[in-house]
Amino acid sequence: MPGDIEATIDTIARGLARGPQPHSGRSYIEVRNLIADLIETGELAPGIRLPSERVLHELLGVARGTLRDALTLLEAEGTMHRLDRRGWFVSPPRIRYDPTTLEGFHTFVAAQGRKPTTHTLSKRLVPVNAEAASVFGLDRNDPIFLILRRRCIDDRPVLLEHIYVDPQRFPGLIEQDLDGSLSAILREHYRILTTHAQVTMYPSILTGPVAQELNVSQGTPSLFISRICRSEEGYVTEYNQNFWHYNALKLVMSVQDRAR
Amino acid sequence: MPGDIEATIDTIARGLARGPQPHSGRSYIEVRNLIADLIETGELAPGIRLPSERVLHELLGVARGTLRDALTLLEAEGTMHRLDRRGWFVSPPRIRYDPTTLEGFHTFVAAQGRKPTTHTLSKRLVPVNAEAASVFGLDRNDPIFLILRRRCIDDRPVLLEHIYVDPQRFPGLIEQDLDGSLSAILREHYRILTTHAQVTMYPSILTGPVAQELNVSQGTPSLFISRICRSEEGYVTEYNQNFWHYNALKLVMSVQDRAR
DNA sequence: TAGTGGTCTAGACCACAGA
DNA sequence: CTGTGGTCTAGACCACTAG
Repeated sequence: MPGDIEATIDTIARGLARGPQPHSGRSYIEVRNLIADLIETGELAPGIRLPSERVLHELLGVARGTLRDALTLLEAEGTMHRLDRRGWFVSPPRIRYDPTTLEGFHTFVAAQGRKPTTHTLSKRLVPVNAEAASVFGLDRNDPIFLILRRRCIDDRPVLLEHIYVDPQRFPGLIEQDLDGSLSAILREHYRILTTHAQVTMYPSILTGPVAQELNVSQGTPSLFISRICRSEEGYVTEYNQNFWHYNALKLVMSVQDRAR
Repeated sequence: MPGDIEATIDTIARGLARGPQPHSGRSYIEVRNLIADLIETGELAPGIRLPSERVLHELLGVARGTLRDALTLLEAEGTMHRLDRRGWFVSPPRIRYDPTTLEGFHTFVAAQGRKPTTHTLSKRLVPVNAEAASVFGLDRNDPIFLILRRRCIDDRPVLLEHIYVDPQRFPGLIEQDLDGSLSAILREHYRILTTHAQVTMYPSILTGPVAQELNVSQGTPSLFISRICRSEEGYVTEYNQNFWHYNALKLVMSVQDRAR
């Protein structure tokens, strides 16, 4: 799509010509407001890549550092994201996710008219680390299956999963094709259902290999969600750690007063 | 507590003397690792204020900007926070919060051995905005109660609340003392129970007046939680928007498979 | 190989907090 | 008033992506 960047430059120049926003003093805030306005009005649509930082900072008349401050702010708000060394992009709307269901990734993404894909990065038998050992009640260094998967929405990597499964309970699991629903495999191959789970969530950042696999820069904000899944009998079926590219996600749930 | 800062400088100098961490190339990452290590080992305890950026960057031999990159990373991870123009502080452990209960702030904070406090910043009758109007099924600009509260854990402001309540249902509400549990007031004064709620959560940033009321800088990462609370009969009892200083919080919940 | 974002430096001034 | 963090500039080099 040649010319795309030129069109984007024009759009931004036009926004600039409309004059300063109901001003707000600091310059990186003004830059943020300019871009945020263009996104709100739809002049910059989701998926669009911005011109390079060097082109932009000159166009806007601010130092490159100031421009980056503005972009980082938009990233933290969830309206822009970047692909490592590949540029800044306008983010699509957040996907809604209800953590109180045990519904799978493919199900809820597809239900919102988006395209889910999964790619298994590795599946191996490894010595269990301290954390997973305590979850499963294993001894340190006992063997355990570790599965790494990357999941995309509309072909954008948004989620990296670390899944631990006890090989005693599910022998031969990693010989299966794991690009689909894991719980479907546990159900159909092993006749085991996950009936409840303990979920923990908090915002953090992406670092090292996780950031790399998602094509994002060190320090990209993220939402960490871990899930200890259990069978009806109460043993752990899987221990799941999800690193979400955080502006991809919005959590929605309904709750009932338990006292009633 | 004079001398505190000197002690902290010593601690950091000592950490520095232990030599570079299992290296990681970039300098702001090294600085991050140094400070993160001192926090993990307990040499820098929660609540401690770091020396000024100018002292630190000289001590560490990096530019001030690089130091700030490291501190910003630690902030995004949730291990440090800052008070606007007052310095950088080691954060206490995150408080656990179960969004699937309708349990109040005071209850769950106290249950974890921390000290909760609430301060009502304002309570007024205002014309309803578009968003709240649609939640309550009111016409635009109908009058509605808007209550602003700031809540602290161990005297640190961590949460700003915007609460909307329909004055038709709860006449005279803002004449009450609102520093305690709102749901207790609705229950005891009006005999109305909140029995269920629709909860939405996503990470974002703090800006403008919200950031100011929490003594944090523009762009501080946050967790936004909104709650539409309903009575048994199904009408909205309160519409609650919570802006959490995000590294204060960790969400924990258990879920059951609904299909069962 | 050219151009990108990522990192880093060494300055400067301002607004505000706290004594 | 002094010192703090907050903001901003104008450079530079590196590691990597994309052609």
